[in-house]
Amino acid sequence: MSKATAVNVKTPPAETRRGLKPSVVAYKRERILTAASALIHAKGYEAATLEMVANQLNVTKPFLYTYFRNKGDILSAICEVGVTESLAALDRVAEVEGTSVDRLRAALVEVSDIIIERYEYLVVYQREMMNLERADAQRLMRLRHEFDLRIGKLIEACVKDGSVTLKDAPAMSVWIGGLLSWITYTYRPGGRRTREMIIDQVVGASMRMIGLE
Amino acid sequence: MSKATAVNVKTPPAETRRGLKPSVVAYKRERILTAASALIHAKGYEAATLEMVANQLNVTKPFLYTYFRNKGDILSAICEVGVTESLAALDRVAEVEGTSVDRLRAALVEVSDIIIERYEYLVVYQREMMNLERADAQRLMRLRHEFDLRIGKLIEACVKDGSVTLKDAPAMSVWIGGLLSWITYTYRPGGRRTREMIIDQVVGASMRMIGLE
DNA sequence: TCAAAAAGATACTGGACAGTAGCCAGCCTT
DNA sequence: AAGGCTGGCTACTGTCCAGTATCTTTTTGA
Repeated sequence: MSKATAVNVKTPPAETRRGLKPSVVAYKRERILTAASALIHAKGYEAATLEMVANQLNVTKPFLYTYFRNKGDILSAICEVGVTESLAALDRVAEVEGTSVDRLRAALVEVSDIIIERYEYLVVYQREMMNLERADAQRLMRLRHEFDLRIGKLIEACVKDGSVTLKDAPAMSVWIGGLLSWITYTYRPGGRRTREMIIDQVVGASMRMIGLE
Repeated sequence: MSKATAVNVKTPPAETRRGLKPSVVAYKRERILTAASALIHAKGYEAATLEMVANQLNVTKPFLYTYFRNKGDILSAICEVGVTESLAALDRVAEVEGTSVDRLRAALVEVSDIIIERYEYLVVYQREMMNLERADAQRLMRLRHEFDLRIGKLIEACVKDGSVTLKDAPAMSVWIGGLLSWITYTYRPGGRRTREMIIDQVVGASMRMIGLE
């Protein structure tokens, strides 16, 4: 998986006759989000001022306001990244050939990878979601719920074809979500535990939790 | 386990010849912490003002300053509750008769119960720890680390007497910690999932994770 | 019963920060 | 080369809140 330096919240739009403009705007938004999430991750949402974000980018505060409506809008954009990318990964995984267990494992690996890649975004999401406007928060909650449901579906498929016999295994999807979220507490870039170790441990633990392996 | 309405950060000191005073002070501190944690839980640390806390108790802001040095001191006291009580529970569990597996299970049940009981305190701890002074944060981190180590020890005992064969099972203590922390996301007072269901699920999931049951 | 001390309230300060009004520069167009 | 338009900056406002200086009331003890 790529070590992205900028956020691909949306894939850059194809260049139209309008020139580079749309993609330049998208790029600037990405740079702002990257700086903001690093700062919010380090200092917390309230303590991280927009002036600090601006300084880090060598621009000024009003500059930010031309790309985002207000501070909450920036937070909202940051929070969306993780869930959105994870749902996209589940879409990809649905196409994978093999057994239902293969698909479940592939899903866990993919999502773990995204969580580690988008480390700071995910921490901010977990910690600061409550600072969002009600509407944004609810949209995020729905996406999150959708995610749990789809993990549940993958488990159910394993139950249906007899790979998993644990009763009430789909209810474990919530706890798998917990394990996945916990990655942000165990992973430190450049820390003792490497990316591979962590993914191995999470996937292994999840599978055993629902009675596999 | 009792439905405590006030926080027993410390057990009330035995009445000395000094009368009720010391325990009255302790009681006031508890009431402040209860109100503050509820508010911080609902609104977040920065958004929860001391004036709101004071209003909730029908007192004034300077009143709070006679029982705590400053806002950070209140947060620090709140954050300590969960870890401190959990470590105390582990002390109690160490005395339990039975196999090493019995002791591990007892520990998980006890701690889960504390987490549910001290629900709001735990959420605040997880979310707002970063707002603490460096010294307080480090003290908390050490306590937390101590907790992980002691869960690790309990698992190790199960490995030693052959109850657990999973290789590197003690490394799973971190993930068990994750599962326990996740309780705060799955439990809602009066929600669909009851206290008993959640404890069953967490303990079961933890045991399977290290290859038991 | 009364003075001293403890407990708490009123009312203020100082600083920080989100958000905005209005100015300026450089680039594209004709 | 002139004029407008886009993108960005300087400088400001209004609000909010942690923390405190000082005055008032209640309790305590002799």
